[in-house]
Amino acid sequence: MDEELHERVRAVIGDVPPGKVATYGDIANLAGAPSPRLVGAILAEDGSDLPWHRILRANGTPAPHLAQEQLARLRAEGVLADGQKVDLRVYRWQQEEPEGGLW
DNA sequence: GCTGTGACTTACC
DNA sequence: TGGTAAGCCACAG
Repeated sequence: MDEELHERVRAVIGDVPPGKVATYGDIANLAGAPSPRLVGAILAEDGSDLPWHRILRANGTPAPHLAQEQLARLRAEGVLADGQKVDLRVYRWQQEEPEGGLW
């Protein structure tokens, strides 16, 4: 069911802890979405009830139309963004990977 | 079944 | 280091 994937994406996004952020690609990967754009599409539909402000692009820059709001909300959660970019290497929420070794 | 669009990604300048 | 351009995958009409 597409709804399952839809719900899955919501779950992953909702699982992102405060003060942390994730990229569309990561959400798509974790949620099993076939494409990161689907994540954005889903957020555009039901993101109203989700911490969409924690979702950033691969380079740490949020969507242009939401950048202001996102940066403001992230800042309120303790995520200090450098102008328009957020330090993914610092705030990027990485789901526990099977590696367990390096990284 | 085909075309258009996109809250993306990666590569190049 | 930063901005711009093209590409790709999937969904909706």
